[in-house]
Amino acid sequence: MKTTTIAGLAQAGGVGVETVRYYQRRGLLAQPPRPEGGGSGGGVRRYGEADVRRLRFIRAAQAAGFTLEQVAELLALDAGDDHARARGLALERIAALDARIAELEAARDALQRLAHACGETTTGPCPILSAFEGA
Amino acid sequence: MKTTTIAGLAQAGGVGVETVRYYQRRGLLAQPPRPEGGGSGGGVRRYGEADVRRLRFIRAAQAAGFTLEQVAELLALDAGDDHARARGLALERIAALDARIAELEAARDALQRLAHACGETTTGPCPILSAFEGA
DNA sequence: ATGGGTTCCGTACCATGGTACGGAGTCAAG
DNA sequence: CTTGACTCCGTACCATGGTACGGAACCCAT
Repeated sequence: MKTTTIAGLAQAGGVGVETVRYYQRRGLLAQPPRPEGGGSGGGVRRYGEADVRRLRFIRAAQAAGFTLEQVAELLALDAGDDHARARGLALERIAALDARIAELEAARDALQRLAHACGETTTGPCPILSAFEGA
Repeated sequence: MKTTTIAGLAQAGGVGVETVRYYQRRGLLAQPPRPEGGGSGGGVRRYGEADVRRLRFIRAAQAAGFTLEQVAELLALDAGDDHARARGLALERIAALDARIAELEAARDALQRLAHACGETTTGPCPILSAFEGA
């Protein structure tokens, strides 16, 4: 079982070390125990595959528009078996996602019109403001 | 020419009064002059159709993912005639939008899988974490 | 002309999601 | 066995996009 230090974990998750530490503070990632060294302080924490998967999940869920607080709930749910709650959160987010996707597509179209109008009319100002009329 | 006060403008734009004032501070919306009353202070500022259109544009551009700083640039561009710059910003944003839309659609599919899995397996925990595998 | 709801304005505060700093401890290589 | 990179930890700071507060001035209706 290959383990890494915090830098390896961060890299595997595509985030910075400080971000990993931030997630730990938020309770999204666990802090593995520091190996007992007997002396003052203790050793360096090590992370495994499970931590990497969890970190990647956090990023994916975030990309799906969940806040970190919601991600925390999802992770808690993953350990339990409250299917109804999990399903509810998922369906809720799907609806929000569908709305957001539609919004972004409308914006995309408006921008396409703007880019087109800019290319056509070579004199005077582009009516940028009007590109979003009715959007 | 019907004009309104700040509350009417805010309502027309679907935002709060404080938000309008915030946009003014950011330079996105102009502050019409206060009518000279001769006394100390002056009267109440009035807003017209143009202000409403501008405010709506700000919201639309924001929905398209532009930051307020970028919105400010767009508005400045609208007054000038730097078509290349305007077109550039639009195309840039379209690309970002396309990427984001794809991302949201992937997330949507992952959530759909999650919701489905939760509905099927009635015993034990849902593998929420795995719903985003490979996403 | 007086009261209640707005407006005006500066300034302060908030949530979210990080990012930076600094000193002490630890670890691996030379 | 020292040197340099990395870790640990608390605490402070940052950007974005607002939201709230509070006193003075203002406007409209009664």
